[in-house]
Amino acid sequence: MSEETILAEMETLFMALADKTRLRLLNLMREDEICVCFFTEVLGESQPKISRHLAYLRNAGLVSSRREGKWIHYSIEMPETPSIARILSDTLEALKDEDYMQEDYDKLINVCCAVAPPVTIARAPKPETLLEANMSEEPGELEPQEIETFLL
Amino acid sequence: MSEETILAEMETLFMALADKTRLRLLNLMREDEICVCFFTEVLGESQPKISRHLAYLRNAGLVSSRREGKWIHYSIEMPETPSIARILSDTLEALKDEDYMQEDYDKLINVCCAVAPPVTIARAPKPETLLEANMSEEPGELEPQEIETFLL
DNA sequence: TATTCATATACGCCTAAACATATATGTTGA
DNA sequence: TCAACATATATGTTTAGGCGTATATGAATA
Repeated sequence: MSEETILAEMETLFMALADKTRLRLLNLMREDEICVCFFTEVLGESQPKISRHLAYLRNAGLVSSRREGKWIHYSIEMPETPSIARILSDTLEALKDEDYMQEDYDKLINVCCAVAPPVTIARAPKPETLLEANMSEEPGELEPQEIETFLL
Repeated sequence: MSEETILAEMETLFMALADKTRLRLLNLMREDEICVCFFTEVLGESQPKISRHLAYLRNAGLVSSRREGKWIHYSIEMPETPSIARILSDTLEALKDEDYMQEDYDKLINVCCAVAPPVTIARAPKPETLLEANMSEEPGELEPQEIETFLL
């Protein structure tokens, strides 16, 4: 696994980080594992696109996935090499400080904790840390077409 | 200049870092500005290849160049955005700790401070900090065909 | 001014990877 | 067992970017 040189490891890391969509995905995973359906909902991108980028991150060893019934959760896998891990941590920190990334994260919280979430994620397993931290937040907007979803 | 979002800035940074040759170039520049001919000599890569990668780094805003007669020096340009600068600094630190990168750097010192340097860099302006720090090092090997060069 | 030297750029080729669209896989529930 | 659902993968197209080779540029020197 760690048979490769740090140079090659860094190249792999940076290739994985060199894409806006993947940076946004990592930003959403920064605190907890996240179910795929949340990614598509929050980023507003097509499901295959999200899935491909997640596969890329997995191949690069930056995330791992866990199946839970129909759903698959992705979470960040910290590199074992300390200097590499440091770069990734700093990257996540940098993302955290960016407005645009905070918007994504807020949307995740909103969608996740909404009383009447969008159909796509109505029954999806929600990230625990987010729920615990944001139970008191104002609920997501309750659109008419979502009510029937809510009733299920 | 800084009109772009940090997300775009990070993507640019990571694309620039996602190449072994460019990482090696940055590693050589970590302490001081370096003349192009040293890069080709130390890395053992073709001149156009080195030049193209340096141009890539320049376009990405990671390095700047300074002309001195026939020679052109490149040096690292630290990003103004602190979080981005941090990532770059950590990357340079990580490279510093890697054996393979130290070999490169040692070769730079050797070539730079050799009594009879290779023809290609015989009259090239040398990085001052390296000279000052390594004047007492053992000189580079003195190959027969290099002697005439030395005499010029 | 012509030549040499250091460096940059142009060109053609090839591969990685991005995208949208379509389809396959694996799980659940009827 | 079949349908619906969540996710992954295949396919075809397009583009960025890597490489080697050839050539252009710009400064120094003869």
